[in-house]
Amino acid sequence: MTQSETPIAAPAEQSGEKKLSRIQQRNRTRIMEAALDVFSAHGFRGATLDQIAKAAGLSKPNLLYYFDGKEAIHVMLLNRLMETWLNPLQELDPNGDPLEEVMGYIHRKVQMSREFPRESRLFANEILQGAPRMKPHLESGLKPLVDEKTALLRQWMDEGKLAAVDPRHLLYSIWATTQHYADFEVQIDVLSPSDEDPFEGADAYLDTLFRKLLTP
Amino acid sequence: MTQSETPIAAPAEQSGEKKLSRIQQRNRTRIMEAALDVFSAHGFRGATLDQIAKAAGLSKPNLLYYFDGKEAIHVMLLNRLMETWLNPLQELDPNGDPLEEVMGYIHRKVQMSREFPRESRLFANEILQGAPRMKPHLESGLKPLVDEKTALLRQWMDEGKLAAVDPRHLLYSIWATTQHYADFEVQIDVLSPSDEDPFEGADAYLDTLFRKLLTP
DNA sequence: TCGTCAATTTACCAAGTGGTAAAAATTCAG
DNA sequence: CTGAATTTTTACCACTTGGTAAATTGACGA
Repeated sequence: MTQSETPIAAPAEQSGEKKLSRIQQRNRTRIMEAALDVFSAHGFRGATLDQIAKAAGLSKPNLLYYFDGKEAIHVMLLNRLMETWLNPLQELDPNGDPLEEVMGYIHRKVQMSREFPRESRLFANEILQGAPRMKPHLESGLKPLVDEKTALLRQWMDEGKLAAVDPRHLLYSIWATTQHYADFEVQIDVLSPSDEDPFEGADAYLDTLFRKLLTP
Repeated sequence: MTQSETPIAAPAEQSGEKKLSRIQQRNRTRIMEAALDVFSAHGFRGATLDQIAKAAGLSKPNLLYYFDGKEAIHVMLLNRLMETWLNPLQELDPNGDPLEEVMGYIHRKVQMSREFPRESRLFANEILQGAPRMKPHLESGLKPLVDEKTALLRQWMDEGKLAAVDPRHLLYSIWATTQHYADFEVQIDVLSPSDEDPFEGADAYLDTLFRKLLTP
């Protein structure tokens, strides 16, 4: 039986998910890990199945036994990423203290850049090259959430709880400044004094920056 | 005579530069234009010589008559980019009004994102993927300039002309926020209301953001 | 107008790449 | 222990891609 005929194909987030054997679970995880490494470092076209297979400790045909192809691996990574990525924004609580909610969001984003730089770069690579495989996701996943949260921000501003600025550009600047530390890490490392952790400084600096902006 | 033996190879920025024939001038320019298009959209490995040749209106062998190879074209683009890119920061004038100098720098950067999005993305692609062909340039070109300008910023802060913040992170946040509009253009376009120009809003928003931060 | 050098085309490769078929090895329920 | 199903390997292949050799055409000054 060839893999193009097996019904195993569709994995995670399906209804039946527990059906994966121990060995399948292990190898799929390994592959996703390896693929994240390679894709985030070289982009989609820059990455090769051989690199991914090697990093996962499998042969290329074996790798293709688990996934339907290069594209399928990439798409699955992006799907998984989307959730992780939207999470911090979703947690913006309408009932919390406005300023502290936004500041909390910022700190969470800094932390994500520090803990998941590969994910950040995977995302950046995809967007930078026109989001050929992610545009639909942006429309259906990100857009509604951003619309919802910008409305919330605008409300807070109308109530005088936050200084009035364009909420969309506020979000853009939060994303830009926080993700910059992961996406442009090489540059940061060249420019930053080697005796200090850029993320420490980033957290403090961004706190000042956005607090000054948003304090009514 | 094959092109691997012709002495024509080494182009621009050499001592003898006027020696290029009209036809050479024209084709080299076309190639650089085409290469900028393709490299900025797909990254180094994602770009193909065929794409570049087609975009330049030349055959692939003909293209390789003008440049020594894919890498050579990319390197030349990066070299040319470096100057353009450092320019705005260099113009930060020690004798000008501190706050207005920094704000001017920010506006120049926004304008560059708007006018040269391809250059911004070319740079972002290179850095994102570990700057394999640009690390030396960062060390030798960007680093000294940044050291010089951060010293200037620190001096202004010590004199009470600017609010005291970490000057390095200040630069990072300026780069991040301004280049974001070019590098993440696809995302911005998905999220922004179609009836307004993101760059207009960006310019106004970033003015507020950094003015609030830096006003003593 | 002719000869020479510059520019371009045609016809190729060798290596790398995504992917497949089928045999071999391994796992595991009964 | 055994046979069926799963997993892995071996041996490929078609296509793309960066690059080259050599012949052909075009430009242009003497």
